[in-house]
Amino acid sequence: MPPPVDYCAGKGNAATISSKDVMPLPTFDHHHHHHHHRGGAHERDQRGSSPEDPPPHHMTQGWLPSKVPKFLPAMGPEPVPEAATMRKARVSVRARSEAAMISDGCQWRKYGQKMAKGNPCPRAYYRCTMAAGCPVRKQVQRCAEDTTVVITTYEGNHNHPLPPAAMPMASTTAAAASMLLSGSMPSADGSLMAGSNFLARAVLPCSSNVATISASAPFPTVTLDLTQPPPGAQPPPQPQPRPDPAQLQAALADAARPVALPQLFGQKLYDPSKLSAVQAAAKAAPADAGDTVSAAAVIASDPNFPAVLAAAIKSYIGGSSSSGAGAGGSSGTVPPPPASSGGDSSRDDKIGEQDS
DNA sequence: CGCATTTGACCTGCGC
DNA sequence: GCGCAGGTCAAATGCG
Repeated sequence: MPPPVDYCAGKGNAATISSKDVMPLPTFDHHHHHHHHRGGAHERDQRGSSPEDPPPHHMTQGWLPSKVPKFLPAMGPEPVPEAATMRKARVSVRARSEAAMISDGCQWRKYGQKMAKGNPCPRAYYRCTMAAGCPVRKQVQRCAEDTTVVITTYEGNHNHPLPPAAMPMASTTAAAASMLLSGSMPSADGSLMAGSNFLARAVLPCSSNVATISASAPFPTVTLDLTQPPPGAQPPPQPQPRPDPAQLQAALADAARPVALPQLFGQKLYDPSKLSAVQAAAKAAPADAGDTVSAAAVIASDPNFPAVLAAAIKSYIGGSSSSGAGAGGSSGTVPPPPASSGGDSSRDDKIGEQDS
């Protein structure tokens, strides 16, 4: 039983959060309040029949904001914004590792485990414990076919400073997620492989890894495949094992370089108008075209995109080996203060958000 | 003694 | 309307 304060969100804050202040997430935050958080909490005491002694505030622990299921009417003075759509961006990283969990420099606490339907391997749920209230969560699961592959899915952005060791992963995921969010809901056309690749390269320009964006569901997901860099070859189901943590770290570090991207994306790369169009299109087309659709497609639809992106890539590839990271770093994980300039700050999320 | 993990129960959303 | 699958909580247990 972790201290109640564990999750800053608890108590008083909850209110704040629900309102929409959420936390000072720098880049893209997943403001989407968790859609369904449990109801178990309050229910729980009931279930437990308060054998012990139900604390006065039954939802103290709720690091989650109010458990408002987004459908519930009323409740807050503030109706759920944007239809509370869960624009959760997820970034999953596939990597070979013998370890149960790849080390990304962060501290995690396991809070649950479940068996997935078609996978003999259980899926574990972790929450970042480096800071109270950090909204970041991750799921770790081994690939059903190749158990040497660990699939780690990150969700959310850290709201606290990260140790250098954690930067690569954090930056990468933040960048990828940011990109996704900026792109807004992907439409369903699979013909954008080209665009997809483009995007992939954007994320991991230095490695031949593959980044796929899938829209199979409520939340868009970017998948970074770091299993191995086989140039121009589909990774066979049983490639050679590569139990090299260092390798992974290196790959991540590499991938992290593009931290500058998110910022670029965050800018007004896309006009709202354009975005609407895209969304409309997306709506028109049922997303059943497969789940590997890509936001890239959407993004690519903007004539300016290629140019901008290309420039960005060049820019950081060219001159950002390390120092660049610092600057970029801010984009991702660091909780930049108030950022006065924030004005525009903009939250890229805002862009994606507008719905109608 | 305190903390992290384990494990079973329950909730929510979605599909049939 | 019912059932399924995914996700989260929280009490209990084990370990350092």
